Amino acid sequence: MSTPEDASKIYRQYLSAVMLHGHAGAKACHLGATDLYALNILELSGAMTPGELGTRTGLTTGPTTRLIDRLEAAGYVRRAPSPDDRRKVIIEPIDRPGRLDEVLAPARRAIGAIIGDYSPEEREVLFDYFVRATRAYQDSTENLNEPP
Amino acid sequence: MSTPEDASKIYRQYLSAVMLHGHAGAKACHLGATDLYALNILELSGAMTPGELGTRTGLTTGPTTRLIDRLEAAGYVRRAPSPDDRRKVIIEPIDRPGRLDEVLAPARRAIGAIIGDYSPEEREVLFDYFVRATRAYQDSTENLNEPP
DNA sequence: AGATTTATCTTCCTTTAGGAAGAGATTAGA
DNA sequence: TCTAATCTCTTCCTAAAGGAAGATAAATCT
Repeated sequence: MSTPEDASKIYRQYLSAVMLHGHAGAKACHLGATDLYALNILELSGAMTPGELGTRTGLTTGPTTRLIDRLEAAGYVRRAPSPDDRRKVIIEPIDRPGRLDEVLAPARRAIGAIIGDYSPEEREVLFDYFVRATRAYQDSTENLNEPP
Repeated sequence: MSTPEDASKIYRQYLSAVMLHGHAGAKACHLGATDLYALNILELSGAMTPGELGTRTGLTTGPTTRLIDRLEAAGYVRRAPSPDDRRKVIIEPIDRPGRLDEVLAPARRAIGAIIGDYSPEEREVLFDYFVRATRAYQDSTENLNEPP
């Protein structure tokens, strides 16, 4: 990992591995692509209304309702009434969604072990990177979603 | 990032941000979920036959052929004849697929800038992690795909 | 209060992706 | 050599997801 091309390749393969694992996990739970997408949005941004979720996923209202139906039936989210506006509904992700959590657990354990191998100072570096990369990816994603 | 729960949450959000960005990029290129999945497989494992790609994606032969048709039409892969077996075809990813690369470029630049901010020693830690995490995710993905 | 806007949901229709079965070509094996 | 197995592709059918339009209920504004 000396030349920039090596670094780029390593990073691209790392991203591919992350994506493939996510897809494989979703498939193992019989979750469609959009369902996984929505769950990631909820993981990242917390509870929100169907309207907002529809906007973020790029779906119209009809499919959004059924997306939420699927997630609710599978036990990943819950519909709660909004306290301040009775037209609204709040989609709350459920803390530890059994099936998906179970499927992703082995990878989490493996990554936990890897991270645990580093010194506290090195872990600081890693988590600093995680936080900053999260923001960078969020910003880039917003820019991708705006244009259309 | 002091308690383990914080660390776990940071990491989960990081993963979600990565996944969301991948999905958004694919959507911006009008790529379906399976298409993105297949491209990630090719990125990670290099050229392979339709049969192997079908196995890896979990598709039967019919849909696999059309998956490759879509990717080829969009300019992401190329069909090459196999030199040793004339029944076989080799699906080669195209080095720099224009559209997708262009869409992902802003994020790559942002991440490159973040990584460039660290000291060489810190970068060593990051890339060591990337390499090890890649293997861990690959292994976990294989285990997820085997059972069924 | 009445009209307008907002938010979710329902229904119907279209599109697309995936499975099943089989054809054509090539290789491997008896 | 002739049969069986392998690999890709084609065709037809089914199923699932998304768009469009409208219904219902509640909030907002005059």
